[in-house]
Amino acid sequence: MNIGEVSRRTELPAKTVRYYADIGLVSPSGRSASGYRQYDEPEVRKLVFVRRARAFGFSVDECRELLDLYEDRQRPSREVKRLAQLRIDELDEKLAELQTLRDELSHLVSCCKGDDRPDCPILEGLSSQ
Amino acid sequence: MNIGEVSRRTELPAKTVRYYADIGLVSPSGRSASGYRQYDEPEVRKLVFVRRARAFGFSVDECRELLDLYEDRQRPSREVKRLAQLRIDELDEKLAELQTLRDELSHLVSCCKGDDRPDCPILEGLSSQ
DNA sequence: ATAAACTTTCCAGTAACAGGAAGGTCAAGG
DNA sequence: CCTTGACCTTCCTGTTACTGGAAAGTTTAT
Repeated sequence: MNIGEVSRRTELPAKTVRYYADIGLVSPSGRSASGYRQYDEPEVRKLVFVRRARAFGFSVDECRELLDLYEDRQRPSREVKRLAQLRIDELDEKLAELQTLRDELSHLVSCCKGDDRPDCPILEGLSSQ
Repeated sequence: MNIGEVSRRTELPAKTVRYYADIGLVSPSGRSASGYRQYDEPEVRKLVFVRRARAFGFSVDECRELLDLYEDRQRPSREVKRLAQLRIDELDEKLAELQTLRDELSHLVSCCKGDDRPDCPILEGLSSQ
């Protein structure tokens, strides 16, 4: 399978598939006589796996780890659960942080008349306190 | 004022102050005979303003825009409010997205026993559907 | 034979800095 | 006067995860 077909099937840009090959995340099964990357089913499955994991916010390095676990038919599910729980904790932290930001900014916005006048509590809020 | 003093007063790393000077966000008021960057009060205020705006998630380019408004004593507060509202909308989108991710991942985690066995709903959830 | 579609490698750019090297400057102490 | 240490300079590289584009080779279809 050439990279274009892989791209269509995994819904990943060919550029990205090439990039994943470069960094050794998912390597092609081989090369054609003329140097074209050749992929088979297992690679397609791994690429889809990576795309999904990335969409869940796992970093490429975390994907590498997950991929190793995915490949290892003997691994205890505990390890996977641990990684996933770490991700959730990170997400919770990020969510709390963004929520605070949102509320503070929203408060500033609600204090601002938003008219032709120059006085603006938003700018004041950003420059003082 | 030398850059070290500015760094202490703005709570920004000297590296960052230098960077902001390089990209023309906040330039020093001048240079000493020996080439040291010299800053005065207005620059310190602008740098603090930028630090706060960055902490609110405004990009450096948005900070540039806000700084222009901050500088312009005549600007209508409407424009500032518009920018801030845009930021809030972005934050809301991001929050919703992260919340969805968190819930889906959390669902997968709750389905996984997390023991010594290899079967793991998390990996299955990531590779299929 | 040629054109279109596909592929290759390589280089640069993104955002917002951080780390570090090599070297100049300044104030204080001996 | 000299040295030490703190401070400053510029320049270069690396970070994350790609994306865009150029120049050139390959394959397929007409």
